[in-house]
Order: sequence, then C-alpha cells, then structure tokens
Amino acid sequence: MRADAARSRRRILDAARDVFLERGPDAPLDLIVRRAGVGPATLYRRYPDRESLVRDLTGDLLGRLEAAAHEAARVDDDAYAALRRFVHAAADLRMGAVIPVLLEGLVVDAELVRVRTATVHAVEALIDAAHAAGTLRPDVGMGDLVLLSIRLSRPLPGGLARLDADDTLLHHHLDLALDGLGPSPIRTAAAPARAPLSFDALVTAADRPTAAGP
Amino acid sequence: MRADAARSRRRILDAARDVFLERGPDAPLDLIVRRAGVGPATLYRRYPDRESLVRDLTGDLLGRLEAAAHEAARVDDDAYAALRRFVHAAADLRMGAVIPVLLEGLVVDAELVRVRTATVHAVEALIDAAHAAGTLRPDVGMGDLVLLSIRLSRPLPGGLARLDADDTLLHHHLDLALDGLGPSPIRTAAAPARAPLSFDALVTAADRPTAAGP
DNA sequence: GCATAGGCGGAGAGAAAGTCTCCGATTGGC
DNA sequence: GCCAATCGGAGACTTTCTCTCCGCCTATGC
Repeated sequence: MRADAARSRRRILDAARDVFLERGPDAPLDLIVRRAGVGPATLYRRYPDRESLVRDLTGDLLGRLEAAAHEAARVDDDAYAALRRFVHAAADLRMGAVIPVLLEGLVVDAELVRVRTATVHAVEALIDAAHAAGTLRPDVGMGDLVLLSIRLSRPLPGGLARLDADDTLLHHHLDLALDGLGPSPIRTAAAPARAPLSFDALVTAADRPTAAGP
Repeated sequence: MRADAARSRRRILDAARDVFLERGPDAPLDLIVRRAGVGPATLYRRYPDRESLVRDLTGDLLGRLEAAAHEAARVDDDAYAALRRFVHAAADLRMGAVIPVLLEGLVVDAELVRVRTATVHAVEALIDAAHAAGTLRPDVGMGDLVLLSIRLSRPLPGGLARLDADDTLLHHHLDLALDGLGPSPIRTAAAPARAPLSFDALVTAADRPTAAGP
C-alpha cells in the first residue's frame, strides 16, 4: 500500500470512529469524508459500501483492544489493577463506537472472530483473577465493565462534549465508578442479589431483530 | 386547552425527549412526529419552530427535576441518601436530553431561570449537607453528579439500547458508581488532588461558540 | 531526476430525507 | 347537537446524502 493511501485510510478510520460515536451506525458517510479531510472518491474507492468500512474499523479497534488487554495483564501484577488499566484503555479507544456495531448483524469473518474471542478471553482472565482475589464484587461481570466503559466514554451531548476534549475528566469519573466495584458494597442500602452481566448477554441483547417494519 | 390537544402535547414532548436523546438536538422533527404518532401539522401548529419545542420540553423536564429534588430532601433524612435518590430520579428523567440543550444558546425566559435556579439550589443544599456530614467525597461536586447521571442514563448505542428497556440495569450501574463516591477513595492508586466540578463549569462548557464557520 | 501507475480531490447528477402547509374529516366542549 | 378547535395525510419545496467521472498530483522504481 502506498504511503499516501495508508495515510488516507488512517484518517478515514479515525474520523469514522468519531462520527459513528456521535451519530450512530447510520451516520452519513459524507460527514466522515469531511471530518477526515479527504475527497468522497477516496472513501468510496477503498470502501465500496458502508459495511466494508465498518468491518475495517472494527478490526482495527478490536486489534488495539486486544493489545490493551495483554498489555494490562503484563504490566500489572495485581488482578484488579490490571482490570482497571484495561477499562481505562477501552475508554480511551472509545469502544462504544465499535462493540455495538460489531455485534449487530455484521457478517463476522474469521479474523474478527479470532480477535474478538482472544480479547474476551484475555479480559475474562483478568476478571476471574480479581474475583478469586476478592478484589472485585462478585456480582460484577465483563458485561458490566464493558457497559460502564461504553457509557462513560461516549461523547457528551451538545457543548458538554468540550469537557472531554482532554480525557482527564472522563478518566476521573471512571475511577470514581471503579471505586464502587470493590468487594464490599458498603453504602448500597437495599441491594437485591444479582448475577453478574456476561459478555454474551451483551451479544444477545444486540442481536438485531430488525427488518420487521413494513 | 382541549383534552385532545393536551394529549398531543404530552405525546410530542415524550417523543421529543427520546428522539433528542438518541439523535441530538438537531434531530429531524419528522422523527418526533412519527414516534409521537401524530400528524406533522399537529407539531408545527403548536411549535412554529424548533426552539419553541425545545423550550417547552425543557420547562417540562426541569419542573419535574425540581420536584424530584424537593421530594428527595423531604423523604430522606440522611443527606447522602437524599442525594442518591435525586441522582436516580435525574437518570429516570433522562436529564441528559435537556440539560445540554437548555444550556446552549436557548433564550432562557424568566420561568426557565426560576425553575433552574430553584433546582440548582435544592441540589446544592443536598451536596453541601453530604459534604458537611463527611459522607460524600470532597472532590465531587454537582457538576460531577450531573455528568454521571447524564452519562449513565443516555441510551446505549445500537441494539444494546434494549438492555435499558427496563431501567433496572441502569440504576444498578448508577448504584455501583455512587458507591465510589464515598468519603474515602480507598482503592484509587494515584489520585491527584482535584477540585469538585461545579454546575457553573458545565454551563460555561456548554456555552456555545458556534456560528464560527466561514 | 524522470516516467508512470496509482492515488487524490472537486464538481455535480440523481436519489433520499426533511421541512412545512393546505384542506377535508374528526372530535371535544358547551 | 352545534360549532369551533384540533387532527392527520398528501404533497410541494428544500436540503442533505450518495456515488461517479475526470483531470491533476504524488509516491515509488529505475
């Protein structure tokens, strides 16, 4: 691939992630083109349809997420510290952009399946270790952590988005929330027993039952 | 106001809140019309332009938020419990839909100012009391709580939104996060000193510097 | 350096979506 | 039961979006 082509691809993927974050999976490609600062033809040449773009973006982000999971396991000895690091990394990547898109109806090819299962296993290892060490509430599962990361890392509506121009506030709030995941739910008054949310629960939830309209 | 007109208004406001939540403040009015199940003329007759709709919606939601703040102060003796109750109520109302819209450029009339300051004062009383009692981290302010509520109560992207069809998951995650706001940040490794985020900080952030285009 | 293949951006045609109004039918209030 | 107010749908007009053609430019190999 020529150097300028690689540069265009990078620009398009970065812009696509942000636009999908702000506008959802049906965002106009036109917006992506403009934010990337490339011509429309540049996008349509590489990606003949929307799905091929989504697929490339998903692979790109999932690959980086997998790397972050391994990095976290490698750097931190303490399981809970590693988990924290991973959740922060996922927020940095704005996984909210890709996970729902990935899960919905996208034809998942072999490479995506590989990187997805690898990531899930890496994260579940971290979670199991933290559960075993008693440093993570037993009713918190991977689904909960993923949702937390998605919810906290999505762009704020309207002008508030500016608060996240620098990611420090986001990470601070993530830290606050993570502080609530310790072993003893001290402060919760009436907490009914509850099973942790698994990753599969997310997949099931996102399985699209669309194409039902007339 | 005739009964059918009131019904239409209610339907439109409810639909508008959801659509603004999902699509942002520039969402097509067409969508609101369809979700409300009314004819286009019904919307355009009552609201000649987008701003009048936003204004009515904002007043409606802020009024309910103010009521929630007073209710929380009345029901709970413990300041932190009252604060928790209020944050949950704000999430129920999906204040994320209205606060940013309200703050941005909207011409704020006397009634909106009244209800807004009343709400802010009520909530700040709760926060001050919790700070005084030592049951709320000193570096957490109203801005933090509002952001937390906004972030956690916005609809999830794509099919994941179905997870919030019932609000229990949302409230559970909110509880987890609120558990992290206790007096002693036990688990945070390297927490730099930080001032609490005020409500005014949000207002300042959302103050739109738009109309900057060529 | 220079040739050249591959890539690039802009203009714009055609399609789709959104905005807003007119008008006959319907419905609520007295 | 009358009348005025409200309603919903059809549709004209506008804006936005999608996608392609084509002439210029730039990276790479020699």
